[in-house]
Parts: sequence; C-alpha cells; structure tokens
Amino acid sequence: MIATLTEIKSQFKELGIKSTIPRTVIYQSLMKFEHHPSAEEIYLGIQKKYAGVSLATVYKTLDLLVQKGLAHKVVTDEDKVRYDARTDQHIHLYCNKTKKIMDYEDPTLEQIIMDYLNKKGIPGFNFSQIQVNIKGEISNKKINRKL
Amino acid sequence: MIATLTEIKSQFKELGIKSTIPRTVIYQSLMKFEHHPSAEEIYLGIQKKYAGVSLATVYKTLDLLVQKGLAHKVVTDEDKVRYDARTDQHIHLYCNKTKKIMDYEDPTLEQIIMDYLNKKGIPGFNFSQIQVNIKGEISNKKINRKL
DNA sequence: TCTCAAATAAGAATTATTATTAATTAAATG
DNA sequence: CATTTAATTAATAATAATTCTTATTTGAGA
Repeated sequence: MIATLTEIKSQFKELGIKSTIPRTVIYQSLMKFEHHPSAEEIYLGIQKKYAGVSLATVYKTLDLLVQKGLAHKVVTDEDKVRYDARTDQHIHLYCNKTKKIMDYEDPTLEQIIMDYLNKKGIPGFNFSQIQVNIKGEISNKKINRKL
Repeated sequence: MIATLTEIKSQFKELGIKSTIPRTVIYQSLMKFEHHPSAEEIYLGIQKKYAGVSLATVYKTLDLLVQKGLAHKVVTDEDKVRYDARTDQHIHLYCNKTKKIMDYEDPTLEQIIMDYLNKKGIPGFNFSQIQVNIKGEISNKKINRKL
C-alpha cells in the first residue's frame, strides 16, 4: 500500500508533477498516517526526516496532490482540513471521542447505494459522487478479547 | 415550515434559550435560506431587517442553535462553515457548480442503509449517525419542460 | 556541468472565527 | 409598571488556519 520512492517518482512523472524532496517526503508521510492528518500534522511528522520543509510548502503540496487526484480533502466540524491519500470510493468512520477519521471498506454497501440511486435518480440533480460518513465511537476490541 | 415569531419564542423558552431580537432574527433568517448559508450570509441577509446585529453575535447565536439542537453545521471543501436549520436525518446534495447545498429527502434510502448497517455492524466501531452527501450538479428542469 | 523555469523557505498578509469588555436588554420581582 | 440583575450584545481586538510574496534554491533537460 505504501509506495517506494521510485514508485512515487514515476507516479509524479506520469501526472506532470516535478519531483522534489519536499513533495516526495510529504506524500510519503501522508500515506503513512492511518487516520487522515491535517497539514500541520504532516509538517510536524516530517521534521525528523526532513527538517527544512516549510508549512507553506506542505499546504501547497497537499493542494497539488488533491488537484492531481492523488489525495482527497476530508472536512470535519472542527477547524482544520485533513487529507486522505486514498482516492477510491470508501466510507469514513468519524470517532467523536478521539477525533480520528478512519477508512472503512464496504463495497457491498456502496453498491447497494449506487444501485438504488442509479435506478431511482434524483430529480433535478445529476450526481457523480456519493460520500458516506459514519459517526460514532471506536469500541476497544481488546477489552472483550481478554474476557 | 417557517416558524412564526411566537413559535420561535416558545421553542427558545422550552430549550432555556433567552429570547432576544438578534436571536429570533438570526434563527428566522437561517430557516428562510433554502441552501444552507454561512454566518456571513446570514449577517448580510439580516441587515435590512435588523441592521444593528454584529457578526460576532451571528456566530455566537449559530453556535448556540447548534448546541441546543436547533441547527446543524454543514462543512464543505471550501473554507466557511455553513448552517442548516433542519436537524432531522436527511441527505445533502452538493452542487459543484453553484456551491449550493440542498436538502434531499429519501427515507427509503436512509432506511436501506440503516438496515444494512444494523444487521452487519462495523467491527470495532459503535456508530450513532450516518451522513450521506451526494455531489454533482443541479440540472435545470425548466429547459426540458419548454421543449 | 550548465541553464532556467519551477519550487521552496521565510515570513507577511489574509480570512474565518473566537475572545474581551463595556454598555444594553430581557425577564423576574415587587 | 418600574426596578433589579444576570445574560446578551456591539465593537473591536485577538487568534489560528491558510494563502501570498519574494528572494533564493533546486531539479531536469540540453
């Protein structure tokens, strides 16, 4: 799932993105986060590996990745925008407690929704994308596992 | 659908919200918008009716309405937070072109999703609310109607 | 290696939102 | 109905996320 530097570089090349150290580091960092970081989290996360990068570059690079289809914006009721390196159709789980946003894969549910909407249509609206966000709380499985 | 001043006042009273002119004007304005205004849109919208209200009061009042369950925040990829006077379960249609956000009612679809998720569950997650956002474009029905 | 357009760092600027505080107002009470 | 008082508001300063500016640096091709 996590691309090597070489893979990233060729991916950039295909999309006409000039390959630079900040960009590859930022993209790699974004992919490593399992729960959708903000620009600042990425900025802080890469300080060990590449301390020179500026926050403005992080913002600009994330915008570029979104433009080129390598990332998606993820918004919440909170103030900061967050980013997702996955751009295929998937569901997001929002944890009210930890504020983590997690990917959730359920192709069946997605298919059910798409089938329903394609059959029924929406009067006066041409839809192109469906987003399903599920809010709740992470339930710690380990507690039960021990019992 | 749009409440009278008397109705709003008694609604406020029930919820322990002190009734003031700015609050009733802001709430009424929010209810009148059919496509989910930002705080600034409400601020501008009430200038004719009640010019004295400050933008800070609009923000504070909207937050209060959200806290008390009379409104919901609606977020987008854009910068501003928007508000929705409807707090029952419903779907949002996001128009990519006009940036309008519209309510869409489809209890059947909502039921299908809830039934599926209730039956299947989500491992490691207790969900409490499902949000469905549909992105696309408004299609102008009037063009076809004339032909 | 050299060239040069493109990208970056640093920090200033902008914009949405929140905090502060003195003045105003709504509601309760007499 | 007038008075009291705590809550609310207007005005504006402060904050925080994001974007812009510009001088410097860098990567890719010749």
